Amino acid sequence: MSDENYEPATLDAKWQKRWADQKVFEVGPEPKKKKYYVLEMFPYPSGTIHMGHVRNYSIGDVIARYKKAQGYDVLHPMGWDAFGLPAENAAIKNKTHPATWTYKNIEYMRKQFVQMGCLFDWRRELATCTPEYYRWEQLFFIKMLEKGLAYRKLSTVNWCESCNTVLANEQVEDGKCWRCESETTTKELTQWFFKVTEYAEELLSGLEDLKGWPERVVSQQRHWIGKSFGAEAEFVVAEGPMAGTKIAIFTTRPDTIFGVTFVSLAPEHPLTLQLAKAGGREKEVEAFVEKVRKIDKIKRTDANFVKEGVPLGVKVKNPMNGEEVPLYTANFVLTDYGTGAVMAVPAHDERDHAFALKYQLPIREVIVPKISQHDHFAEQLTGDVNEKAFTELGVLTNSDRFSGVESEKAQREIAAYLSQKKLGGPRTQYKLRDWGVSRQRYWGAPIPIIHCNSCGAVPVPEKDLPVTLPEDVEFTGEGASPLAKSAKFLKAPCPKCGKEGVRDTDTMDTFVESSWYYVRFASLKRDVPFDAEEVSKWLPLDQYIGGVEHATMHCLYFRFFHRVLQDLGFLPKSVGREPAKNLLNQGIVYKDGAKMSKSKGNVVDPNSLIAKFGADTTRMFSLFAAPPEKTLEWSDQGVEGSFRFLGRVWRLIQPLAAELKGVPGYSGTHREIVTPEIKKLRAKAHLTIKKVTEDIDRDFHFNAAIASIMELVNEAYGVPKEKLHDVSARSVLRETCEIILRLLNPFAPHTTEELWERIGGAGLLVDQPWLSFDPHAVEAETLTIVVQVNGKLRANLFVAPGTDQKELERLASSDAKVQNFIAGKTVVKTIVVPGKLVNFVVRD
RNA sequence: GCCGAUGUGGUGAAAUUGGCAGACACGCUAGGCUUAGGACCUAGUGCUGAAAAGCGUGGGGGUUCGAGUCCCUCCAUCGGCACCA
Repeated sequence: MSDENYEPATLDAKWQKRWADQKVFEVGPEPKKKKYYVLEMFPYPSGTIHMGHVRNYSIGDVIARYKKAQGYDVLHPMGWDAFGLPAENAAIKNKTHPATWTYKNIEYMRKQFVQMGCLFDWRRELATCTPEYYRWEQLFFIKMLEKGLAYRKLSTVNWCESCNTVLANEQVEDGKCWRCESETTTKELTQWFFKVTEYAEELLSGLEDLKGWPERVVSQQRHWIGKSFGAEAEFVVAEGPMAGTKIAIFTTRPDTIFGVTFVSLAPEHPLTLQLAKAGGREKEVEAFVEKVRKIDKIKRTDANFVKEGVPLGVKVKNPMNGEEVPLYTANFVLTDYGTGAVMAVPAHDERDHAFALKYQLPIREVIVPKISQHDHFAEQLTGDVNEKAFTELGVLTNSDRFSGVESEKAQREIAAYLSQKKLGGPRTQYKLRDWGVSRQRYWGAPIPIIHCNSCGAVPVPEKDLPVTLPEDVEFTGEGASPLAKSAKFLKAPCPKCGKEGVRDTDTMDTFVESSWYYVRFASLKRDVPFDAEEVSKWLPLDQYIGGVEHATMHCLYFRFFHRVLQDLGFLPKSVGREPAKNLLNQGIVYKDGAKMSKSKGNVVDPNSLIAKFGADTTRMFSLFAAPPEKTLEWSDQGVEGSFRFLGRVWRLIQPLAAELKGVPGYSGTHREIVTPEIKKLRAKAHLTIKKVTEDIDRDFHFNAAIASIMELVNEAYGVPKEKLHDVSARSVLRETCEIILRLLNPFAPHTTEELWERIGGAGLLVDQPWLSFDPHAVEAETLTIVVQVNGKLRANLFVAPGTDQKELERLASSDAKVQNFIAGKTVVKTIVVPGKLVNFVVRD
């Protein structure tokens, strides 16, 4: 009879339908009980789900089901990060519209998530590519503009001359265009930026509160923000037509300022060309700047990039000693960091050292190692700065009245001096840069701006939102953004003066959409960005789950956006400054020692797994093979193992189902059970409740939790059939089966629902509360005491709980095995850990 | 180079606070059941050793009655960032 066999395919369909019909995971606008908001980072609708998705959403679904059982109102929504480059590439390739491709993928992937048994509140589903979503983003943009949090400036992009188009970093392969394979170059464009730097300090200090975030993510963000202390100093042009021009430099080592032998400007620095003209070196410098510009961004930031530069023919004055040093432009100086100009101290900086050697510039030692009197290796510490830069802190020398002062002190004093002389002063510097959000693409949220010849960049009025994407567009991959080719889209009257203007043809970075979707999910009202009441009930996220690759970019941007939304008044203050209390970064899925990826050809298709083994096996394997945060090594045999286990559960409970149907769970006291095997089974069952609950509560150690359920199942298999005849034995068996099913349900929901129904369980198992354990059942009747001699295990004692120390010592020392090791020796010390261990320390 | 993480059987991994290392599973071995089985059930399985016993958590050192766990040091692997002045 097929009804008796374990057939996952039929079960999957049956229960998925029941859950959907009963709207198991729909929660109202307000939680009635304590709330729990769990969210997996929403997927990009790339076509089909992969094993990384399976892992990510299995983890989330288990947490959602577990917390629901624990009595929370659980918000567990799902949506689609639907804008992005792949859709546009697919459109170019297949001559279709990105929307067609995207919506088709969403349809398919939604079905796949359902087939995995993942439960979401589908009423809250959203796709970021719909106007009803991105209209609010356009509103945020306008408000940010008003607050000065969005602004325009020149920025460099990758450019393909032959396609006449902008390229994303990922469209540049080895310095060549992905489509036509011609060499790429760079181009300066005016682009929109979000002022993340305004929040640098807060984003940094906020990290302190993220106790529930992995340490490595916190540390990566700290480095990304990159706060450093130093000084700004003004070097003034000494002579020529531009004499008196101030050049501000930033340095983290003001203590080395007396060692400056030249100053370098970034090639893109606004003064570079002007000063070169003044110095009569226009031609050389122009050629150099042009050369640097030709090299694409990726290559230029390569570590092995050769350090080069040219003199501008101008001298600048050191603010500390008035010394005149030559001014250079150098390719390793970055325009985006600090002031775009650096003072060069070859003796104490490796890059400057290399540069000085190449162009035969002087090297002047101004820092010597701090030598303590007891340091016999002092001579070895003092290297020759002509050979190698000495980059550590030390004591100043050749530094006028600062000679002999220690570096740290000198840094403060020199900065203070600069500040007093109004030639600079102490500065705090961040590596964090403002977020460039303009993308020269079609498939994104249009930037709601109209450019007018007389009024400039004018925001689209709120009542005219959304600015929707035009449909009459062809996708060729060449030329300007498709938005610029749509006449209907492009032309619009200026909202200020009414004259004909031109719309901004850029769209926003897709990271903008993913910076606020978690807020949108929390609001069922859709005619406002979000309903303050609803949102304040659900936020912040109790648990956020996603790949570690988002540790900096996404996880920083959404922390930024959360604050911005609050400061713009869209989000109530009551939800707190941080969007997510806890973050879980799940590990990558590996196969054959490499990350699963299409290009490596080592992918496993979840579809075929679900078809062959069912959703539960697929979920179980991805949760059992490794703890969530670790790399998951794929193993076909491991999948078989999970399937075998579920079959074992089936074969344990299914044959008993009819018999157990009318039987109540055990209700007597634990002590009353007379059959030792049955007593042991019940003890194990309750111990398992304890263990599984603790394992899940402790960083979601699902693998350990599943292992203990396996132990319980093994224990149940071991009970001899003939012991099950009396009434209380059957009640314990019933109770045990219920425990197995309830504990296993979050991991293998379909199989357990079916068995629950078959043993006559009431309602849906997913709606049943989590179990608490009977403390009497968990209490051990005999304790195992470890007996050690000199820390080595020699015997086990089995004693009643509460046996006193003296008695333990007596029993332990009289044990025959222990006697072998202590007889004829002196017991120096005896350590007794009550309930655990006795250790004899002996000497010959 | 910097930052972070991880090193435990043939394999994936367990081990809340320092207290029986290797739970659970895969694989392997043997047996049972079976016409057959890559199904299922049972038992065994860290290494050396006939045994007694000894050795075992990347290497070395330390603290401790006792260390996978704490401290120092070195090595390896992985991930992220990388001309940041």
